[in-house]
Amino acid sequence: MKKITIKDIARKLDITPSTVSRALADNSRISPKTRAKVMETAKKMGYEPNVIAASLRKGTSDTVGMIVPGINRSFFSNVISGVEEMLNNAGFNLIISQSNENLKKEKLAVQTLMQNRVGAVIMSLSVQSSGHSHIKKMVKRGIPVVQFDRVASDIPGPKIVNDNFTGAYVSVKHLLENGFKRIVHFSGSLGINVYKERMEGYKAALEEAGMEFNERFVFENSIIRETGKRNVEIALNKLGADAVFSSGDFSALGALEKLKEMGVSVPEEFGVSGFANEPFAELMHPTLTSVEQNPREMGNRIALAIIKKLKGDEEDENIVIPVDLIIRESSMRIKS
Amino acid sequence: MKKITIKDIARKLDITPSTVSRALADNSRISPKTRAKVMETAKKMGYEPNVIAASLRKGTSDTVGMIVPGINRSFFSNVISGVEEMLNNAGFNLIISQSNENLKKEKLAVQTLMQNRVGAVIMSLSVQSSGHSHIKKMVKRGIPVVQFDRVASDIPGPKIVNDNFTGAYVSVKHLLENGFKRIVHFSGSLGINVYKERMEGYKAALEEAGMEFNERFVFENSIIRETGKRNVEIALNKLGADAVFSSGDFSALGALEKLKEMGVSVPEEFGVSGFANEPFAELMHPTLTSVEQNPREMGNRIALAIIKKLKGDEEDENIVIPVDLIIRESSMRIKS
DNA sequence: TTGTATGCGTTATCAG
DNA sequence: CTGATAACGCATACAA
Repeated sequence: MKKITIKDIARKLDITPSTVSRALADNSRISPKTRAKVMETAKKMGYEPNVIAASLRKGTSDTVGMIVPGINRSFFSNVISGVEEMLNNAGFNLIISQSNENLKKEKLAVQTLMQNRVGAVIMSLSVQSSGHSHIKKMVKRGIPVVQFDRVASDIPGPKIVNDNFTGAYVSVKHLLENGFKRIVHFSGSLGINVYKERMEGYKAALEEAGMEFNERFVFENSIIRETGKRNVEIALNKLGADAVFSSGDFSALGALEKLKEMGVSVPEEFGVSGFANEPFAELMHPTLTSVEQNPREMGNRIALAIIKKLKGDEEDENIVIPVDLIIRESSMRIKS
Repeated sequence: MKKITIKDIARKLDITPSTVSRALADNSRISPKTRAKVMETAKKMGYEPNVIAASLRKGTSDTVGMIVPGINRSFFSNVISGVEEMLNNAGFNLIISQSNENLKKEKLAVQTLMQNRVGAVIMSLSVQSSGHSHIKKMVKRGIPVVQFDRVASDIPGPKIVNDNFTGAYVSVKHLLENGFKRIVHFSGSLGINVYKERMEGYKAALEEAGMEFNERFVFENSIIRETGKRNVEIALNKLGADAVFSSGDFSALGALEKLKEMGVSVPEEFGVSGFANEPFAELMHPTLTSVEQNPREMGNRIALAIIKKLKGDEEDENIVIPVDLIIRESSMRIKS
């Protein structure tokens, strides 16, 4: 089972490899007749292009690399599916890497992708990501870099993000409307755009309602289950809080668990609202109010942006994907 | 920012590219002195190997491809993490593709990986997978193929699977011990090894208890949420069942939801047990008994098998990863 | 519209 | 131990 190359099919047709190459590439000026002939015998002989050789020659490829913090989060795995769907249809391939929120692994992933001459890179920054010199390196090499969700403004290129501000604003407003008055906020690192924006949405909703914004009510780096547990207790006992708007579902989950353990009833005595609409949000007891980020749509838009870039478009799109507040039991005191 | 190559470093050291290549490759007979010198200036000049060129020359690469049905399932995403962890440490890269349980996409993924000259492939078959000619093609090309979870015995190569039989057997035995007497089984396609084995475990546990195995109690192709809902109602109303052992957590979830809707109390009136130990299993109400497949360990073992193969080992390992029954509320009538 | 020649960066073979 | 040379398969600048 020998691999057959353009040479083989050239020999068979008694033409040169260049002609075959051009016929296969379609775009060049080539007589329709020979093109047809080439196509036909290529198929007949079972020709499969050697993309490696093409990459070496062209210095780039039709493969797109994607780096995400972790594929085990519903948001990211759905974004990936959205990207893949669109990219495959357009004839590009996708290869996926995880950074595990770790700068070292992120750098390694970048290096690997560059070494494999991907045509473009899609990425969402890891928590630890800083400096971004490894990413700027790609940009300098001329590799289109499309950022999504967690983005850095000092890196050029298209950016696709959620409307985090509004998601937070609407969430907090909803809590206020349900009579919660002392709402704390569980945030991620405020150095990251998404958490900063959600914090600002939180702040805006409070101020609009004539309530003062208290820095002590913001728990930074509190987006995992454990911190949710720990901090909801502090919020309740030390700050007299009666609700939490969390920037992530996992810390909201932790909060719910701790509250149950403490015998505090939700939503009667304490309101909880999360972000990301993880699958478990609707399965818990009580069910968890959360913000749906429409990751699949985001994935599609990312893919479109990448494709435009790969086609040489200079413009850098900045796309904002709307979010939807999904109201469930954990925050709903007023039945409508 | 020009890419520097082995030629550049050869020129600088006034030696030939071949020597540089050998020094970098380490293994050949080369004087320690020149090796050290090459290594040093390579680092100093910021040399990064062009793996594409190497792949073209060698016809293979240090990149491993992995095809899974879907990354949004806890089991698969954890297996991936386990593989990645080990593979990265050994200096290999991993690229991931999803088949979405679709034969066409599976074939496309195989083609893409072959075109990209991956050194080896890890895969778990999609539900639709049949014939396997696309996979055998890889084997014929000399690409090591390691299968896991859903495997086909007609494809040679190492196979890493769970002890599905025991997982099922222990689950059903546990249900019996808790006084459930009419246990139905939600299965996937019985053409797939994992579901077949689990069915046999179910059967064995029943027979051991002196109960007859009834084919009507097995619901094939019932592993998604919707079928779980539909079939639990049938099981209850038409078959007088009092428990279900499901081959997947999603149909167990559907069953729990439907039972709640119908006002049937779990586990008092009906027992439910799942498979895979999805994250939501411990979050539901009642919490769901399930089988932990230890996917991370499985991933590690897969990686080790691949590495052995890549090093030219001829032996085909068949590894069975043990499972653990996680007993939770949905099946526990007898408190211990 | 087609052919000719060259090179992408690396490694393997053969000599020395 | 090191050097020279060729080749992996393809795409393109240039010539015809």
